[in-house]
Amino acid sequence: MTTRPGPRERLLDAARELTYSQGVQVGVDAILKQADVARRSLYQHFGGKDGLVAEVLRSDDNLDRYRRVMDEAGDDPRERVLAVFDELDAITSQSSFRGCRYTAAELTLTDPGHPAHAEVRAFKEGLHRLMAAELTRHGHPAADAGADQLLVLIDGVLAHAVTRPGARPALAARALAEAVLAARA
Amino acid sequence: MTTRPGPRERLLDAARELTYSQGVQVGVDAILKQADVARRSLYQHFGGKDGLVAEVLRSDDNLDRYRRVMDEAGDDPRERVLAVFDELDAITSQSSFRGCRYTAAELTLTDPGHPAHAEVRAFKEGLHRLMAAELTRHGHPAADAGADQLLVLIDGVLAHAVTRPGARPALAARALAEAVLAARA
DNA sequence: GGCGGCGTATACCGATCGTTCTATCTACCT
DNA sequence: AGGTAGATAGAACGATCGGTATACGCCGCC
Repeated sequence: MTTRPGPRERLLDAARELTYSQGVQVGVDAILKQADVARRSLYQHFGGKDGLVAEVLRSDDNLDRYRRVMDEAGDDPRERVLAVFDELDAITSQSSFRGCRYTAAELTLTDPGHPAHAEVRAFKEGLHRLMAAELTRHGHPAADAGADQLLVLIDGVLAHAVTRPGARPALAARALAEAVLAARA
Repeated sequence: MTTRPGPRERLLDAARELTYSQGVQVGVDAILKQADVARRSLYQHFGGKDGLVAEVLRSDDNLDRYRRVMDEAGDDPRERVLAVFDELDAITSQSSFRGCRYTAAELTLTDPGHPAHAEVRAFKEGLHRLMAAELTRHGHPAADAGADQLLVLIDGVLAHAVTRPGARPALAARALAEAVLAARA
């Protein structure tokens, strides 16, 4: 039998799942119960709920997931970018889809001093770099502005899918992504 | 001197302001204090906090605001649609901008039974009709799908502007809105 | 002129929030 | 073997949550 992960990992897993399905405002008790971890361990490892929430965002493999999707799509930058929107269509069609974890955290945590905000920014920054690199390889004349457009599309899909269930916004966005890719020097 | 609005109006005004700046999770006490209203009046008029929050969303003049912006842009459907994104650029550039009220409510209130969800859907539905009508007047071959694209752009701008302050996503989206408008039969 | 409806003010309810504390137990290190 | 660090269990903290109850004042209406 495999050894059970330590309390730190169990806390992160439980928090990742519960803060997504129930929102970041989920109670500490619920996280502790699902992680089957002593109360003290949370404050030992993360200093408090805020630290745990921030670490959940920081340690998320969301960026890797984007990378993986693009790598599976082959070498052509155009196909790689469009594959992202195909994946978004699949994700937003799942019944368990509850929106973008980062956008939700940003909108819910109104305290500007919350450590989660820095992680949200870091993630979006990383995603922007990822897309800009792809556009550069594609020969886009303004990769930075193009990446801005792709990010607006991605955030738009993730936000819109929550409010209009049947709309398939990723398909709409995919067509616009093609317009982004059509820009040539 | 003008007569002071009744408790119902004062509650709505206070709730509208505080649920935006502090999020829907703002306490009832804070709303009561700002509205300068007795506790009982809230439950008398709205049945509870959930009812008040839902009524804030329902009574919002956000859709009228979109209409007004387009009307001020003249008669050409193309100019009217693009004016929306100019307005979005202005809105998201304000320091008081805290994101889209509806998206935030949808993401924060994870209880699917909350009455606010119906109001969010109604608003997005109305906005979709508004944009589809404009595209139809413009001669767009698939006004419905085009409106989906515009809504993704709008939601994307409002969501992205919160997480990347200096990005001016409305400008990026405006260029893509031109691509939507370029579709011809 | 009394009476009901509305608004105010405040006390209070149980529940839950995030956090701290005490105490006990276990595993590993030398 | 002894000791230390980390984990567990659980009580308890003060604060705040949404909601209810009680008591009082004001005003119009029959």
